[in-house]
Amino acid sequence: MPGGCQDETSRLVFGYARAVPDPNRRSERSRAAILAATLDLLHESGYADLTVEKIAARAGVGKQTIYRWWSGRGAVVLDALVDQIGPAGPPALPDTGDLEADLRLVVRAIVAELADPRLSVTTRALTIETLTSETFAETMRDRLLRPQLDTIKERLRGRVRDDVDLDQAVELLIGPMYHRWMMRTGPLTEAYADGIVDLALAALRPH
Amino acid sequence: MPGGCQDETSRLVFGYARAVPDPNRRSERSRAAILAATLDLLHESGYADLTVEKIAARAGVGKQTIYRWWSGRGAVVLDALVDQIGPAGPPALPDTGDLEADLRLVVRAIVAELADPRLSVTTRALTIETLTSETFAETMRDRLLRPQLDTIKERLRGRVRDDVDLDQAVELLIGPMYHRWMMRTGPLTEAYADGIVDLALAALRPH
Amino acid sequence: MPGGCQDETSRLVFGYARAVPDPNRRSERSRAAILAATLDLLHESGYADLTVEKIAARAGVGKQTIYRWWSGRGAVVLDALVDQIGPAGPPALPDTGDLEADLRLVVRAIVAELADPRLSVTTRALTIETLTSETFAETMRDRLLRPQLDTIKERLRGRVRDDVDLDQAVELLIGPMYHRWMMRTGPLTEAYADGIVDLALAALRPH
Amino acid sequence: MPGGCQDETSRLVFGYARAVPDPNRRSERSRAAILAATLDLLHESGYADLTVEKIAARAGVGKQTIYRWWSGRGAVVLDALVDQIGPAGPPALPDTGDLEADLRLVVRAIVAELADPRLSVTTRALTIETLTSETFAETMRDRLLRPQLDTIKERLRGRVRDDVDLDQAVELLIGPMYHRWMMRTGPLTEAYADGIVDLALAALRPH
DNA sequence: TGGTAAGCGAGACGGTACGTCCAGTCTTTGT
DNA sequence: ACAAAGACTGGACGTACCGTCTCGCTTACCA
Repeated sequence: MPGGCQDETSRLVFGYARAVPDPNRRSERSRAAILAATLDLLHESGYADLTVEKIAARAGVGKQTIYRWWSGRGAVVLDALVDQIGPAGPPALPDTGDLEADLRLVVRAIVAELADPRLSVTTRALTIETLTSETFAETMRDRLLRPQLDTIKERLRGRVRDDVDLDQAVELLIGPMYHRWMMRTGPLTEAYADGIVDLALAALRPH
Repeated sequence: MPGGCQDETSRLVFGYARAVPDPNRRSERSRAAILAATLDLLHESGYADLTVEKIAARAGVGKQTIYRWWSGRGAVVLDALVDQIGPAGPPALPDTGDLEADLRLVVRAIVAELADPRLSVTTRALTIETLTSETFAETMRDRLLRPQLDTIKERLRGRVRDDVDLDQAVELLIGPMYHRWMMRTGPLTEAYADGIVDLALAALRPH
Repeated sequence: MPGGCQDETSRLVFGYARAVPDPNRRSERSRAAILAATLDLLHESGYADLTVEKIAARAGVGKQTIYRWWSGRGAVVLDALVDQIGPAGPPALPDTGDLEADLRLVVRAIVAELADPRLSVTTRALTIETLTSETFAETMRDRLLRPQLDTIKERLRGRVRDDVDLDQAVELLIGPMYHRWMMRTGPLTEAYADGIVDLALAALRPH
Repeated sequence: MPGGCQDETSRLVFGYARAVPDPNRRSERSRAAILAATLDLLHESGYADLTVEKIAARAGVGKQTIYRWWSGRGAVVLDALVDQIGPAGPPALPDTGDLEADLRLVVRAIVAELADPRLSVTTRALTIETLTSETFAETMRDRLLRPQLDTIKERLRGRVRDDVDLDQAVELLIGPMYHRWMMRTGPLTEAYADGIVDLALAALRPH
């Protein structure tokens, strides 16, 4: 970025310069311990019992170190999840040319994750936080959800009836699963996943 | 109930007495004040700021009166909502014979409710509680959600492809809306509602 | 007190009525446990290590119960001391007719108390608090110090040169001891106590 | 010091190295800034609000620079005071030959200092620290108090009844003032100072 | 119709967690 | 090697609520 020197230490030129901690001095050891402790506690006793104080104690860290880098437990859980799935993001959606087979794969994967209490506990936590805080909802949506939805959206592009809105199409696929998961209105099985794919494709397929 | 003498006020089981409050003596005045205060506070500052203590103070009621009749703030919000929409339940789904028109009506109504911050704040609260407590989730599902879904389910029965599972069909209609609402992935408008109905019917209609 | 009805629950008629806890409902058990724990901790590790949190933990009491009835650790220590010496106040100064003998008695008693680390730790704590907080200083002075000084003052009245200010006379007797105690400028012994009495009487005695 | 080579920067004793900072390399600029900031803050908001962190921030200095050269805020205040009154120590007690006049001068000066909130705030801080820490008390006594008391002591030597202990004599003069100042038992005025001198001399004067 | 027992308001209680501040140590980056 | 800067662990602060409890008061039911 030639000529575009961005001063890292004070980003606000106008307005009040909130003292922002220097990320270069951040302790990687503490960061990792906090995220690990968070996942541990989440698996042991769920989000309702997860407190900043317990995270700090389990991680062997001062509370301030958490508050220095995160705004609250929700933000920590989000980072813990992002850290867990790795910087590469979610596994890429394969493109075999067979749309139905590909979708079956992703939908099954999502259903499996939601059905597994150990895996879905983070999703549950993040959903609660999303419903609680508007600003968190936006972070969550942009950092985690949008990329995932966009992948599916691109896969659908050009292969569905050209009068459908792709965002609606993706939600047609995704929404029912999350609804069933949250509301516990029925079992989350592979058969269910396949049923959703069938229905969605019936709605979306050209002809 | 011949032979089965069930004392309402104290169920003695093997010597342990769990005192159950007598609903006949319940103060209707307090009940109403609590539910009204709950909705007020919910509208003023949201579920995260809603506490049993504030409800009691606003309602001019002792905390114990709340804990006597409800298990926590979630249960109070649920009752407040039920009380608000009236004992008759949600407005009956009309049956004009035109399935598409009828569905358009319900779906539009739901979208409108979710889009209105004043109305959706209770739904938001109940969803959070649903994600937090398994037992609450079941109460919520059975008392509030199931009747609503069943209404739609019955309307669909016999008018859709006979190889589709009706529960899945209902969720195909409902799930996308809730997903968009929770995750703030797009606008909740009438056009969106109609789009969902179109897609769902394309998936479900015979042929 | 005829006609002078004093409402106990709200003492402020003008200005803001600070919610004052109801002393009738106060738990005597907790009060006693707090004061005992305070003295214990004070003897174990001194005032610098005394924290409200530790008092609460040791007393098996919530922190709020301390903050409800006291303004801070200083106030608790003051009450602990008052509670310890009993509602009767300090032991009455005997009046044998022999001024010198009587004074020798009190001054020796005070010196002995200051010389004993176990007894003087409370005095030390209260003195620190007195130097720290102006309002505490006034409470301390009026509740604890003034009565003690006045006792001596009354004993001196009429028996000393009639041109001396009695307040100064008392301080002439008391001040040197406290100075030596605080500043550790010399030993606090009976001989010292007697020396002080001799000097003071030499200054005060008629002729 | 033949044979006793003492390395100033690191005293190695049986393998344990306790790094001692080299006073030659000490930054005079930082030292002065720290002492000035300390007095500023003390005057602004008192000793209870004085923290090492605030001193460092105000002085534009790292916290470590304070901890390197002082043991805590008490030691800094002590140095600040010593620095303020200058290396020459307190103004010398004049010797006019008239003992009463000379004493009146010192006692009035001390009373004036204690009565002035701006001046006495440091004395207050040092007294608190003296009561808090035994080792500080000794430093304080030897560095600040003893010289002052000894000056008076020497002035009294040979001019008072020869059966009185001079240390007690000095404290008879000094103690009452400090007591009144700390306990706020009365006004600190010139008249009071003179009264103390009168009483003390009545006790001490030969015959 | 007076006694008893419930619900009620009020709010103190033992606790847990909050988010902030500071102590005192450690580490990084100049200079 | 000292200094500035400031992140770190740890601990206490004073506050807010939790869910339980106890206190008088009012109110309904029963004897």
